[in-house]
Amino acid sequence: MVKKQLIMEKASELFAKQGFKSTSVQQITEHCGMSKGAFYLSFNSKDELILALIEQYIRQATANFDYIVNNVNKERLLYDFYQETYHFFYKHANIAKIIIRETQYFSEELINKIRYYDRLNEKIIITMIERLYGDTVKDSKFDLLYCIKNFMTMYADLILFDNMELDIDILSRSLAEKTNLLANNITISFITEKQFELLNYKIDVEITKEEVIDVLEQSMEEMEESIVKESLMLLKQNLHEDKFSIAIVKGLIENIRNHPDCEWSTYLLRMYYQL
Amino acid sequence: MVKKQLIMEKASELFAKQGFKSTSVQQITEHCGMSKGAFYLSFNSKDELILALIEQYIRQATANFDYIVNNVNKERLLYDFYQETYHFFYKHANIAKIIIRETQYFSEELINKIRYYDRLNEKIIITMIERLYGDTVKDSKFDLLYCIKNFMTMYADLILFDNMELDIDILSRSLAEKTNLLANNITISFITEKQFELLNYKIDVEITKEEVIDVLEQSMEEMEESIVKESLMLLKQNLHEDKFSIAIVKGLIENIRNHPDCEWSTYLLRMYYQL
DNA sequence: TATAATAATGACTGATCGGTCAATTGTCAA
DNA sequence: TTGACAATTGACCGATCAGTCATTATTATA
Repeated sequence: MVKKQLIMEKASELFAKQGFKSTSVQQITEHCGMSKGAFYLSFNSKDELILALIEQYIRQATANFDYIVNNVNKERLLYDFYQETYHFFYKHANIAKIIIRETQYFSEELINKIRYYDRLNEKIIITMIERLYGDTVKDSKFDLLYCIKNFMTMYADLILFDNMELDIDILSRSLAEKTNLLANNITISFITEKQFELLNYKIDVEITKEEVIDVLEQSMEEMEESIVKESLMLLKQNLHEDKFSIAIVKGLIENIRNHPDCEWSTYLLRMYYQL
Repeated sequence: MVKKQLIMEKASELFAKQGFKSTSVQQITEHCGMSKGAFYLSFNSKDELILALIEQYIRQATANFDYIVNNVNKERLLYDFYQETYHFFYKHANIAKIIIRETQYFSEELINKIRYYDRLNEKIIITMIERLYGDTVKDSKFDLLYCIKNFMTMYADLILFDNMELDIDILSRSLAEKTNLLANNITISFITEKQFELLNYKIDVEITKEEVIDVLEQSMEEMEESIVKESLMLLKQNLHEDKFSIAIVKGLIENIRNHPDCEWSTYLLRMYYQL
């Protein structure tokens, strides 16, 4: 629905400027040129709107990072990873601002969602670390995870709140160098695996069949008939019946991979089938 | 005034738990066991309260860091610096939470105040970097600054929002190692001095005589007669007339240095007289 | 004890908010 | 052109909030 997208765009602008709590539904609808009532035809509440905004953002980021970590060759990997990070900040500055500064006012449900996605992201970063450095970072793996997560947000303030134009090429190269320096030389580890897993921080996230089916159905909604839609339907069918070979499944996933509404479906399917 | 401190304490608890916007003045006064009207005898508005809370926090942090950077020997410096950082988080977790997550809802005035203090802090960190590494980090100085600032908040979430008990000794040692590693090996610098100063980020902060006098007067308020109070009065007098030698001034500053209400005065005086 | 001065109270105001719903407008098939 | 249906509106509701101020309680003073 176009209406929904319009609201999400205008709302993210206002939220970023004034904060979630300080932006009224009235204001949002005024900026959209519609009445207040119309808002509640697209969303059941203000909370549902912020949830949709944030979920869209995090899902896309996660899917992008996962693709890079699993497909870019080792020499370019760190560079591409940081480049994607900061490009994403520029592209989605408004929503990034909200997530960074407003978690206080989110519902319990939304906070748990964010936590869930954060763990998926940590899993992806750990995969990257293992691909790049293997066993040599066995002890410092989780220290590195925290460093990388911090490098990712290190200059975010400059982009988001100072509107600085950063040279993302040099930035990515310098962060890649820093990461390599630390990975190859750390001797004192702070976060051990035990500690990491101990405190509710388990990195293993189960992806259930029902969850995947749910997201596939969401992707199919409002999509015109096409190869992509048919692939989605077949993939959904296979989750129910499991009749296709893994090669067919993989091919079907390739079909949907580049469709803008299928990023999250692609990611979940790849996780589910462990491709 | 005791009342004011009580309000600040209870309010910081509630703000940290529910957020600034979601905590009503009514709630605060209920937690203090007083009426709503009584609140407005201590503060003119809710904004004045948050300003007082944050200013107290940042001033104390800045004064502490400044002392460490200028007085601890080079071998222990980084370790002590990070230790102080994380001890401070534990001690003032409530206010730290507010500052990290709520800047959206602060007034323009308060945001500018925070920016001002942030620059003082950057100045202190740069001083530390120069003391530790001298000319060898000429080009990467500002990159290091950002790294250190990030190391300082790297594990803050674990303390503030996950209530984890961290081993600050190992933590400080591991962060000191990381800092040294980067300082001694960085070849690609991202933030140049030019760039740093270009964008309204001038690190030089003027401290005016009037500002110092103001803060001295604040420190004197509600202080019983004592050597400390007399020293404060003499220091204030000297700012007006400038009749004491620098040795006397330094001695007077030593007198007030350890009084809990004089941390900020001490810092400003030391900056003003360049001691 | 009487009186003045000060401290503390909480009902009240006006404004804003998220969300609802009866009324209005727009659409389109017959 | 009509009438049935769907989309859209905005006045309205109950709730909450920051801040005020006439009133009351407490303390100091004479």
